[in-house]
Amino acid sequence: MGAKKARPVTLQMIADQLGLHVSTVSRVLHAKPGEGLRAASSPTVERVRRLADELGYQRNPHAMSLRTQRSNLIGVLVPRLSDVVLATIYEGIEEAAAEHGLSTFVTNTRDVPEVQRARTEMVLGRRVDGMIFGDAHSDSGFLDEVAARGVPFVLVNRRAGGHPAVVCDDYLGGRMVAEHLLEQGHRDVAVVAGEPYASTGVDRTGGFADRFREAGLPIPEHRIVHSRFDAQGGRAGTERLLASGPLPSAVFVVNDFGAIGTIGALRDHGLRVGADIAVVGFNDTPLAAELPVPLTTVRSPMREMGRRGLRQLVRVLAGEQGESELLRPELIVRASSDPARYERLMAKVGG
Amino acid sequence: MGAKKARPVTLQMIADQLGLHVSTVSRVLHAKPGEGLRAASSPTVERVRRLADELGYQRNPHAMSLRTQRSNLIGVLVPRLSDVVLATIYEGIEEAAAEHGLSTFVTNTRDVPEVQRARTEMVLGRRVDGMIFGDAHSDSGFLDEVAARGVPFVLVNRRAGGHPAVVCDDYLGGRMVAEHLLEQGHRDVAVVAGEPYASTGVDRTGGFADRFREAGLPIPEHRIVHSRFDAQGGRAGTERLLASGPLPSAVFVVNDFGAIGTIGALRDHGLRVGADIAVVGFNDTPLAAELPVPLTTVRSPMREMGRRGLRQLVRVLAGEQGESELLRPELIVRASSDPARYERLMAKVGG
DNA sequence: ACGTTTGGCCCAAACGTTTGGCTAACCGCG
DNA sequence: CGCGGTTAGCCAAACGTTTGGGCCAAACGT
Repeated sequence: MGAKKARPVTLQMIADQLGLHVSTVSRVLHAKPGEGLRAASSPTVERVRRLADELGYQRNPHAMSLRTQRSNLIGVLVPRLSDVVLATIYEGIEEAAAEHGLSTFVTNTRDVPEVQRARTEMVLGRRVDGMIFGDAHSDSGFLDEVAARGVPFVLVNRRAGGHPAVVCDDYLGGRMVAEHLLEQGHRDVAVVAGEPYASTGVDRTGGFADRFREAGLPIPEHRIVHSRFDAQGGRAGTERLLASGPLPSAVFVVNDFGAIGTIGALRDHGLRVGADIAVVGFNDTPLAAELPVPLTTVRSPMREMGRRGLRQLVRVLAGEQGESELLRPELIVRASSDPARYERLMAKVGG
Repeated sequence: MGAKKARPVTLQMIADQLGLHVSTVSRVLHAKPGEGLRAASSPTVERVRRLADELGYQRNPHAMSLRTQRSNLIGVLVPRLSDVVLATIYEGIEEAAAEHGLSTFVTNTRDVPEVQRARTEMVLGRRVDGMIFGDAHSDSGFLDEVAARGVPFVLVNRRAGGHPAVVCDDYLGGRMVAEHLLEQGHRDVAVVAGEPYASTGVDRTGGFADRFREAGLPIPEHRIVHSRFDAQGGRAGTERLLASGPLPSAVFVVNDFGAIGTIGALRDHGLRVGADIAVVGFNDTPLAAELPVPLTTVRSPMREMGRRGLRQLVRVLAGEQGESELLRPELIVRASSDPARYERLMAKVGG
């Protein structure tokens, strides 16, 4: 019962049906405006076009890729798609790719170097035209190798080793947070700084620390701890922080998810976030605003980062130089670091 | 400077270098155990193998797909990858696909029917071998069409119209939540039920409502509201709930992110979640446990769902019947719906 | 000694496009 | 009438695999 596997229409079929040569049909259907004008008379063009979409012709991408050595495919590597930051960046990539007639191909590397290598080979084996790495480690040896092999690629999210990268201005973001906390009168602060191999956390921490140093309040070693970029990581980092000395008056967690873990840990220690201690995150994840005590954070243009990353890759594929871009972050102040807002919140809640 | 685009190694090159015919090399390298035995003598096999990986031969997938009419590609459609539930399911799919030598191709449809159609065509245009839909609408007209065209596919996450689907037993999950709330003595409850076209929300609500009906406490119309599957949606839904009558003693939100919105809304109304009102979510997202008041929720095996979905698709591709699977959910009770735990939490926090 | 198997390999035709070259008809023009 | 220039299209060779048949020589059976 029912229509089964009708073999897809080919140029050949169209050509035969119209008494034309397959090459003529090909030019009519696919030649770009610049060159295809001399392909056929306009009535012929019309006949071809009509029949093609009557039969629902779809160009066979494998044949095309084989012939042209171009797949219109691009490979994307991310640490994990279940991290909403990366997922959102990828949405931007995919969106822009579709606009350029490209398809994308994404895969998780969990930030494990061997997996990064393996997946890169796998993706390259699929003969992609170029790659986008969202999981660069600042020790960029691997990327240098890839570049040496002549593979066109750009980085997003994290920068590394001078390769073209589209990232948020994380350093500036860190400074903004510092500025804000200084204004609020904080003098003794701590940082949950994320993974040491990721430029995001490092740069955010760097900007933050620099600003405090400039204010004459250098942040001591033990006030900066590294951690994973998720809630468990934030919690663990915060525990270490709390174990290692007196209470700081504010904590900057370089990532919203980490911040959630931090908040949990602080509460476990009987501290009220927003009142007893300030917390600031990074990325302005959709949840930040919805937390019981809304989280002050830095909005980074994630989706836009993806879009621009793809644009840069397209440039590279066209033979131009890829350029790095720094996207502007924006500080979003909420109750978790602003006593005034916190008071208003509590008044409203009546609690 | 540096090595540029060395044209990739082909079977031909290997054959020439060894004085063999390309077909021989092909069989040596790719024939599956059953049939390739008579392809070449074992010394030849050895020579071929050695040279192949010395030169770093990689089979050209386009040529192969063209010839065999099989791409080893599968297309995946999801509402949005930035929803951690779908992202996690996709991780499972990708993981399993890699194990089967398949590559996946994922794209966002935002649950918009026209986009679903367009993306499906696009994916099919890429000549995938099969598809996985994570965004099925219960009005399954579109999927019926796709099926009629003979496209092999399976559903994950949501079921629809009797097509093979691997989903969580959402109905059972709903019942479990009801059971739990009944035990806790709740008599007047409400549901934030998600989008009406998604089987997930519908089934969860169904199981929940049925259990309450069986307990002689049917849930009135106005206690069930629909909403988007995110924090904003949960918040909006909850506002409507609160506006439409007296306070229920518990709210079941069919999705953790929605629950976060709900929690926000309740707090805005001066209610303490866990004390004044119980809240239960669904999915056991990583955040649920980290919330200030940890969220009772139902753990659904998201990654496993992806893995099994892919397995089913593989079966379908092999010509067998695709089977639907119902995965077992698990109730995770936390402080948001359990006064005892809530007390312990508050005692510890000292708040 | 003579058919028959079988091991080891080669041949060639696909798969569906793209693209540089070619041809043949036609036009206008001097 | 011959010539250059279009116009409208055909031809054929790729791209890198896979796969059903061959073919030849050596081994085997009787």
